[in-house]
Amino acid sequence: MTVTLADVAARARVSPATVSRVLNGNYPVAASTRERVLRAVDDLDYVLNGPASSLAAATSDLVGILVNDIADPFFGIMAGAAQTEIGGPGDGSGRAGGEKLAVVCNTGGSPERELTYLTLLQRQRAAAVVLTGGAVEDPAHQAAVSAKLTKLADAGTRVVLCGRPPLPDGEAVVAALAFDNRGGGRRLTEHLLSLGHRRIGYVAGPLERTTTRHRLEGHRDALRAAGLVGDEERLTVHGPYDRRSGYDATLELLRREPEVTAVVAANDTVALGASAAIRDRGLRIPEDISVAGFDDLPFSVDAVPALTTVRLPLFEAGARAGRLAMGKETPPPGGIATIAAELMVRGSTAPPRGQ
Amino acid sequence: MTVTLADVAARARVSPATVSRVLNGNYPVAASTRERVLRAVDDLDYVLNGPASSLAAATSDLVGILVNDIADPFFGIMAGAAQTEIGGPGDGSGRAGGEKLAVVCNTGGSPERELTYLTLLQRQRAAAVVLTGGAVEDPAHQAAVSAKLTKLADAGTRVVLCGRPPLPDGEAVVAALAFDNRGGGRRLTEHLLSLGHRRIGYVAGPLERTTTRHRLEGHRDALRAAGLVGDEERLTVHGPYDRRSGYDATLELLRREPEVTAVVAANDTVALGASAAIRDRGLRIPEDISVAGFDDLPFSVDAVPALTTVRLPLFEAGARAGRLAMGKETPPPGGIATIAAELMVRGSTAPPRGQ
DNA sequence: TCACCGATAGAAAGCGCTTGCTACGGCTGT
DNA sequence: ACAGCCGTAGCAAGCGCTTTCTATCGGTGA
Repeated sequence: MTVTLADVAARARVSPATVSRVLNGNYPVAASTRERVLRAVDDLDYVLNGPASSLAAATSDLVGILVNDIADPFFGIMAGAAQTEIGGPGDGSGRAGGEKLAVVCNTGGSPERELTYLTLLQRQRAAAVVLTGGAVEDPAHQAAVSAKLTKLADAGTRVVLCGRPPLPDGEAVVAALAFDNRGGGRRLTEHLLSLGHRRIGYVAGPLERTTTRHRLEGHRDALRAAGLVGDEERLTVHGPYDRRSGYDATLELLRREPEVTAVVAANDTVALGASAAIRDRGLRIPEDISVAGFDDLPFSVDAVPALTTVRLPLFEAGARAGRLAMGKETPPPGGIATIAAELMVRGSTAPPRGQ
Repeated sequence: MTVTLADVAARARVSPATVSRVLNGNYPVAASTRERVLRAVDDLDYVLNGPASSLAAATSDLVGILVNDIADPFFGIMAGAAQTEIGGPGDGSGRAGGEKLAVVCNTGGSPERELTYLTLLQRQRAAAVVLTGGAVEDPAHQAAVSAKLTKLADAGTRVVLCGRPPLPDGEAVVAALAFDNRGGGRRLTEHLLSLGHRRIGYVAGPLERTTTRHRLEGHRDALRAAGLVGDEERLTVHGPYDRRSGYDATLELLRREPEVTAVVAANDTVALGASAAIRDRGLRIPEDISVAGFDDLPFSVDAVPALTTVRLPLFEAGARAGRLAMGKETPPPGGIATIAAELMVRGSTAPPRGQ
């Protein structure tokens, strides 16, 4: 039915071994022979059998990119950038060589799915795995992931973390690119404080996520440095990283403390929901309440007023992770790099009323 | 080094065949034997060799989802929904059975990459392939894709189109779910016409894309029905589906025709850019110029003013495509279903000045 | 002129798993 | 009590490719 290597060999009047070598280009083959083989491949419309090839060679060209939420541009941008570097199809490399199949796997933020995907990729003997975004902080799960990654690494899979903190024992991992969520969070709140805000609400991400915790810690570091302590818990509401959650949490925040003059959101999407809630309550941004986000997604600059936020170089980080996964770039010293977060001050933040 | 089936068999004191059957659950095995095998699997931390399994069984559990732009929520939402249905990890099905590895492949809108991904998936003997979003209209490329899909289908891969028009000869495909872009585009422009707009600019998507063409055709159908002809070309600017393009194109539009009273954008992201351009020119939305988008992405309702747009049930469509790909749902009659687009009238459109 | 060498090509042994077929008991039915 | 079955388990033949080792052949240097 399907065309096999042997068929091509027969048509080109060479041995299967020779066809394999032409296709892989890792062994000298006379130009004339090569040409004959290539023509046979074309004539027969031959497509390599991936599983057979992977089995025999004990390697595969699969590269997995794990994301928490594929519908969120935060991950889409990183994954897209990584995929570009990994090349996959169309990297101009022609038929031979480093043609990897970069695929993104959506865990939906679920630890079990993350683990299952890792197992599946392990089954496939993936060439590399890139884990993006914050990790769940449950110790059992972290241990399970670490163990899995170690096994993957032992089997020759290159593991890269992007936008995720390094593993406790970073041995298994080629490199970890961590965003400076804490520093970004701190600078954002410092900005608000410097404008004169004292009652700042915080719409945080889900509990038990490193990203959530780090951003929140930065925020509280700034508060503490300004001598504002005691109210943090009351002025913090947790929820998922989505618009709806931002809306609801902000309403809750305004109920708890109507005198709030600024709302910091876990990310830009949440900030959008927060803004909507504020407006629905008949308040103006930034005159009545300032709003700030995190990530600087593409739509944030188009919000009205434009959203003050913390820019994360998602594309650059994703691209770098992709290169690292391909071994095209040397890992940072110690395998760990912290990626700076830049405060973007825009129209959604201003001094509080009466300042 | 790595643990193989034979190792497990030895430890459980059975034959490799029995282990395989326990793992696949497709052959009667005595309960006591099964248990012994399962324990051995656990003890040894055995992970199936995917390539070997795929080779022997001549099938694989890979399901590919092709998207044009993974950073665009339009695709992210569909892909996420499809992935959920395909189950992949964590569908609660336990270890055995229909555990598929759903992966999304980012073509970046490039025909070559699309083809290469298809080939790669063919190599891997993918169980199913879902193509999302508009197709490139180049005849040569369409023929190539058709041929490829036919070959995939012949090899037993289930092919599903989601948000993409059916193939000329739909035989190769399990099902095609097409959005009613034309109808949506028409209704959107009819809405604007009914408000009294007569000079309507159109920021279209890239040329040679089915989505672009269908939406534009709907728009022009409405204009024609209203007797407005002759100015379409001048009032249409093409560009990619991104914010930047919307911004630039709108500036160009305002240059060509300062008297424009409404701008229809190719999609919501473009509409955001268009809005920014309009505001930067010192004009108000919707008082001076109405703006409308397409897709109803999550952020559109939070735009200020909220964006009038055409809602596409992206999640539902993606989920259905996923089910179709898994054979969990019977295809629509003829394998073709048109998915309705619903006009969402919001604050960004209003009667033109002086009406 | 002859042993030797470099450049190519082929033979064949797997890679780890699936599965058709066979083998073996203990039961059932008559 | 014996043929025939059902329920299980094992044997062994591949699946299609890669790769090591071997064979061949036309030069080359002494």
